[in-house]
Amino acid sequence: MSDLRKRQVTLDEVAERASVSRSVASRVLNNAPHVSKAKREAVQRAVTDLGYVPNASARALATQQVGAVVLAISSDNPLVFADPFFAEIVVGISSVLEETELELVLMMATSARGQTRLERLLRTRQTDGLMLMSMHDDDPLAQFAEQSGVPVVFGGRPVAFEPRYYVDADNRGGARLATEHLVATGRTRIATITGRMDESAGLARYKGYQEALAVAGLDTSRVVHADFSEDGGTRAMHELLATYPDLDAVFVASDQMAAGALRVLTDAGKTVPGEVALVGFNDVATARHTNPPLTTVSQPIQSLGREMARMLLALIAGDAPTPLILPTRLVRRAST
Amino acid sequence: MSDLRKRQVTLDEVAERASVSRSVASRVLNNAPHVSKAKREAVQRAVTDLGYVPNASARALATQQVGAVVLAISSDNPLVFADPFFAEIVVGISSVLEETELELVLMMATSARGQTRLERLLRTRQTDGLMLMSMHDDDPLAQFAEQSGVPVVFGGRPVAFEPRYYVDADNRGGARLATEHLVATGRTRIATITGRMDESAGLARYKGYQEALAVAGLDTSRVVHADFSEDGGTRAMHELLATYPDLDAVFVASDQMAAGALRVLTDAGKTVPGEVALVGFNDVATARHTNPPLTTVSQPIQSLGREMARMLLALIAGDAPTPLILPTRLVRRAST
DNA sequence: GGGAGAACTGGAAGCGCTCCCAAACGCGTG
DNA sequence: CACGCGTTTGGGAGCGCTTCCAGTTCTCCC
Repeated sequence: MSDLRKRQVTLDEVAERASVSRSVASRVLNNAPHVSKAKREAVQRAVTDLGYVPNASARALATQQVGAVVLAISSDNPLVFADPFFAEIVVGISSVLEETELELVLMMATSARGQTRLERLLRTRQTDGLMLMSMHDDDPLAQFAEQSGVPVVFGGRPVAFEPRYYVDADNRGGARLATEHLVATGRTRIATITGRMDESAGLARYKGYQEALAVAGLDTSRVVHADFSEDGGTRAMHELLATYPDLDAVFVASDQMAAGALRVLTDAGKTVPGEVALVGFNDVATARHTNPPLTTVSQPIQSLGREMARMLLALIAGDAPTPLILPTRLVRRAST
Repeated sequence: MSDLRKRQVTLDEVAERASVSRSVASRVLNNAPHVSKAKREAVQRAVTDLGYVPNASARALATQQVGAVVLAISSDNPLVFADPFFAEIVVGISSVLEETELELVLMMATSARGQTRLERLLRTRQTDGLMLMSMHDDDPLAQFAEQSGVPVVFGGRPVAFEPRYYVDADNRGGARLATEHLVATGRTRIATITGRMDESAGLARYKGYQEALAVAGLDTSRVVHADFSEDGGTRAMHELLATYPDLDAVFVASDQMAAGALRVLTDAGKTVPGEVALVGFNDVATARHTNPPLTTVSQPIQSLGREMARMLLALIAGDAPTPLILPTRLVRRAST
């Protein structure tokens, strides 16, 4: 039951010990000017002697700044966050926040309750900034956040409008890369399994696919829409096979879906990449372990998180950063 | 540049509009007793009319409660959090915190800076509670947290001491299950690739392996220690093969390592499960996509998060919950 | 109808910090 | 030596909320 409870050390005690006024002590702590060298040192000594640490709530109350930013995932599916993608985003964000005094609070605005909470947070500016990853189209939160007056940077772009500040991966470019690769290896009847069409990533990847085929003068009609999930990929591949039995390649908008599709192909007796070539997207761990390993498009997820955090810091500091689109690149493996 | 800035609505304004004193208004908000029905309703009306939301900092300052709990990952490796494992933990935690007014703040105590920060947080009790996942043996933070007087629940157990409150998966039981399964399928020269021996999970899984073989009267000497990573698994499997060429099964303490080991076996021309059977641990997505898919031990990761959060809430409420060990179970796939 | 006790009310004192502002101080100059 | 200017200093008023406490109003019963 040992317990370091002890009452908190306050600024007043520090001031007293250094025999200065509270104001002076405060100025030293925020290293503001107008303090003589002697007193500055006296205060610093008192601080270390007493082990003083400022009380965040009090400071927040006085300055009207919270000392925390939030990362919010807005989605209708409570499980999206279980995607390793977010874990990496968080690592990126943390790595830059670590250099500051800001805390990272996590909100999953996945239920109505969560949405309300986030909304309230913005309305009452109980956060210094927001990083928002909005995972579906008609998300009212996205608009609301953009206009709340709180610094907001988007991770990925909502489809409904173009936010002022965002960082996104070059989904369209990546998809084009992948599809061009398929074309370059001699495929001509190239299908696609898309992600959700109410997410900008899904849309952009679909566009990239279309562009690449248009340039090559190939048919873009072999399309089935799915939802990024493995099961979705499975279903879509069945449908594709039934509708376009002649296809010789598939660009799949996520590795999870590709894993599902791959199983369907194998079960159907198609050889990969012999009869059908397959490209995924994201380059998650799974992509390396399928049989054959997946050729896929890799995006710099940690950088994405890092840049979001940097952009937010800039915003908070009063700058006006420009949106950022991070490059994606093709990772060749054995499925093509 | 639209901006909902507006000054914040304060309790005083609510009180005035409801023509009561601030005290009464405050009592209504915290639904404390000693308020007449009429005034209670008047206040509530004023609150909704004005769209009042209490200021968290002010409340925190007055009550000495922060309204936030932190999840900290203490490790010497900044990348551990990229493990999907944590993403799921977070989902579990969020799902129960969502029912409360508490926020979840995330800290990666991975650098010295992060450690200090966490320490300071505890020392000055700027959090209402802590969930700590300590990922290595000699972590001074674990001890410090345990004695800080702040409610702390551990996720997994440190090896150095038994904390008062923790929730852990039954690693030993799971390992025993896995090994017994190998025995039951007729294997007799069963090796193991362990995790880190300075993590309790690694240790417990090793113990489970030993127990099962001891009961079966089999040899427990075919052991190589590794570090949970895929590369580690690769190296370990090479060593195992060189040292004990006669082995007919391997219990591998993580799926990542198992994936690495599997590749080595296949490359060495060993058939799986024909010549060598393989069992992993964790049941991550990868396990389903290897070739053959991995038999593995599944732990209820989201529940783990959920129970950690529940336990912490109980602790904060002043209860004394009992530690929890969650069951693990064997998932049979084609690698055995 | 009077009185005791319970229920309600609002004033005021904080919680620990920031920051404005008036007062005090030091110093160079005429 | 007095004066003026630029620095440094500390008093004090908040930031918005909770909570103690003393005073007031209601109830209910004899």
